[in-house]
Amino acid sequence: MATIRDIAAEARLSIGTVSKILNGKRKGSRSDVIRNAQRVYAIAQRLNFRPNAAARALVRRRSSMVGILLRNTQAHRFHFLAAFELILGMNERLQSAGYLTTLLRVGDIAGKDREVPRIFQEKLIDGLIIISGMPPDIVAKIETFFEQAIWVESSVWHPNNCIRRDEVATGELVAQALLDAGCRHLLWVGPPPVASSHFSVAQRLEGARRTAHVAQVPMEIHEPEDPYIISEELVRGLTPRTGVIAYNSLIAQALANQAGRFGKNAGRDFGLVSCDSEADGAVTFPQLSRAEFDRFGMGVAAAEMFLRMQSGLIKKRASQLVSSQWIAGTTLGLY
Amino acid sequence: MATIRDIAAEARLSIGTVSKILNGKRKGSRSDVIRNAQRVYAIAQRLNFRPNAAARALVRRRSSMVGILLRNTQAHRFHFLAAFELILGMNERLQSAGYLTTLLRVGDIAGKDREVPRIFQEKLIDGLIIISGMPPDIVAKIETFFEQAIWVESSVWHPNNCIRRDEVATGELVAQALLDAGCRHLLWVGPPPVASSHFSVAQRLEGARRTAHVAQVPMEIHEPEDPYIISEELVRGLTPRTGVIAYNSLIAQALANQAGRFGKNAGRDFGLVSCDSEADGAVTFPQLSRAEFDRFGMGVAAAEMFLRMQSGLIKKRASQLVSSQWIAGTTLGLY
DNA sequence: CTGAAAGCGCTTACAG
DNA sequence: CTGAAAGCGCTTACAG
Repeated sequence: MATIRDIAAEARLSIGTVSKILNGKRKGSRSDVIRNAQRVYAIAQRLNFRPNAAARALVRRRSSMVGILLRNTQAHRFHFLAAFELILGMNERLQSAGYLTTLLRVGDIAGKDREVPRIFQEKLIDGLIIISGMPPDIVAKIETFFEQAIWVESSVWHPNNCIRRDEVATGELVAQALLDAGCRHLLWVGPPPVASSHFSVAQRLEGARRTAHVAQVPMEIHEPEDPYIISEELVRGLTPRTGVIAYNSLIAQALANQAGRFGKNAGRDFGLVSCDSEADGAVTFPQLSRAEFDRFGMGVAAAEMFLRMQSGLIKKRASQLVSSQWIAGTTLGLY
Repeated sequence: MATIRDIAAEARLSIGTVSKILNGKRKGSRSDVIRNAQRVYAIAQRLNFRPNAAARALVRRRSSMVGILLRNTQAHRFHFLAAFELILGMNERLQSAGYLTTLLRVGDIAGKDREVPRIFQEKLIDGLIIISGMPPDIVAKIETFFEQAIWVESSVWHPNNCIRRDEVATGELVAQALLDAGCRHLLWVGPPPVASSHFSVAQRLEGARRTAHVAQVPMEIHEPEDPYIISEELVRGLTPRTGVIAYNSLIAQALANQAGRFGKNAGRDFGLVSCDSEADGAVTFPQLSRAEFDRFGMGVAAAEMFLRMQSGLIKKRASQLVSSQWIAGTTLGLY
C-alpha cells in the first residue's frame, strides 16, 4: 500500500508538499511548480495511491461518516423494507456530499445481554440518523452521545431535527376520498395497537376517525391479531356503501385477494383505500386507491437536514412534516 | 470530547498505562494494580470516554469496516429491496464480529460523468462485498483496489470468493413441480433478456427449458417489455393443463390478479409457480407455489466468507452455490 | 512555492 | 506493572 511518503521519496519532494499538491492547495503557475504537480500526479496514479482515511479523519477531527440506526427486530421486517428506500435516499444525498453512511442495527432486548453497538463504544461517526422508533434506553444513549442526531419517522418528535410523515392528515385524506365517493360507513382494518406500535398506526386511525366524525358517518374498527388474514365474515359484510380503509397496501392486497374468492371486487362491490403504498404494491396492485409517500425523497430531505446541521449554519433545524399524495386508482367505490 | 490523555491526567497515570487498562491488557492482582484499573474505569465512564476510531484504525492498520457495494440504478429497485435482506444478514454477522458496514452505491453511467465513489479514492475499508452485477469498468476498479472482495449474487463468478443462488436448479425445481402435478405444457413469463440482465433471468429459464426438454413437454416463452402487465390473450389461453412459470412472485401476483378478472383461478384453472418469493409476496399471496430462498441467510454466509478471508486462515474461500427451497402452496394445478 | 516540524489520539515494543 | 518513546499516515501553521 503506497503512502504519501512513498510518493514524496520518488518525487524528491517533502511529504508536506505532496500533500498540498494532492489536495489542490496550490495555485501558482511557475513552470517548475506545474511540473512538480504533474510528476506527483503521475506517481500517485502509478502507485495506486489512495490516502488513508483514518489518518485523514484523525487530523481533520472528523470522519465524514454518518451512522444510520435501525431497529433490529424480526417483527419490523416490513418496516425494514420501507426503511430501505429511506436509506437509499439518504445514501444518495450524503454520498454526493462526501459522506459515507454506515448501517447500524440495535437489538431489542434491553439490559446487559444486549450487545452494545460499536458505535456507542467508539468515537467514529460525525452524526446519527435514527429511523423509526427506538426503545427508551437507546434513545437515552443517543441523546448522551450524539448531539448531531436526526430522527426520521420516529416516535421521537422534537421541535427540531425530526422529520416524519403527517399520518393524521393521511388518515383524513383516504377517509375523505371514500366519503366523497359515496360511502356511508367506513371500516378500518389495521394491526392491533400496542405500546411499541409505530406512531402511524394510531395516527392514521385518528385521522380517519376525525373525518368520519365530522361527516357523521359510522366507522367500524377491525384490529385482528394478524391483520393480513382477512376473515370470511368481514368480506361477507361488505356492501357498495362500505368504504374499507386498510392501514397499508399489504392489508389491502390481502383483503382484495380474499374478497375475490367470494366474487367480490374492490371498486365494484365495496370501496377500498390504503393509507400507504409499498414498493411492490404499486406493481402488483396498481388499481388500488391509496395515499402514497415518497420515501426516497424523505431520505434525501433527512440527509439535507443533517448536512445543514453539520455545516453549523444553524445549530438546530426545525422539524418537518411530510404530506402524502393521493393516487386515485379504481377501488374507491360508487359515485 | 474526552481523550485517553484526559483520563491519564486525572488518574495520574501515563497514557500508555491507561490504554492497557482500557484494553484489558493486564492480568495482575496486586491491590494497587486493581485500584488503578478501577479508578480508570470510573473516570472513563464519568467523562463519557470513547476511543477515537480513526486513531485506533491508524495504529492498528485496519479500520474494521466493510463496504457493501450496490448498483445505483432506477431499474434495479426491486432487486434492491431483495438486496436489503442480504444486507441485513451481512450486517448481523459482521456487526457481531466487530465490523462496521458501509453502504456504497455506484452509478451506472460510465465515463467521466460518473462520480467516483469515495471508497475508490481513499483507503478506508478492510474489504468489499459486492452485491449483484456491476458494469465492467467498476469490476476492473474493484479488482485493482480490493484484494479482499466477495461477490454475492453477481454476474462475476470465480472459483473462489463468490456466492450465489443456484438458479438453473431453481428453474428445474419449479418446472418439475408443474410436470409432477400433471401439466402438459409450460409457459414461461419473465422479463426480456438483455445484456445487463441479472444472471437469474437466463438461468431460471434455462433450468425450466432443460426439464421440459427431458420430459418432452412443450414450453412457450413470454418475455413482454413490461412483464408485470399480463395480456388478456395470455390469460384466455390458460387451461388446467397449462403450467405457468413466473420469473418472480411479482409477475405471479400480477398474473393471478389479471386471471381473477376473467374468473380464472390459479390452482383450479391453471397451474402457477414462481421461481422466487419476495418478502411481501409471502404475506399477500401465501398460496403461491414457489421456490424460496433465504436471502438473510445468504447475507450471513457471505459475511462468514468474508471473515474467514480476513482472518487470513485461508487466502481464498471456495465459491458457494445456494439451493432454493420448495414451498408447496395451492396454485400448482391438477393432480 | 517548499520543507521541517508539530500534532491528530491511540497502541505497543522496550526498559525500568 | 508502569512510563517514556516511537510511530501509524496524514494536514497545516510557520519559516525560509
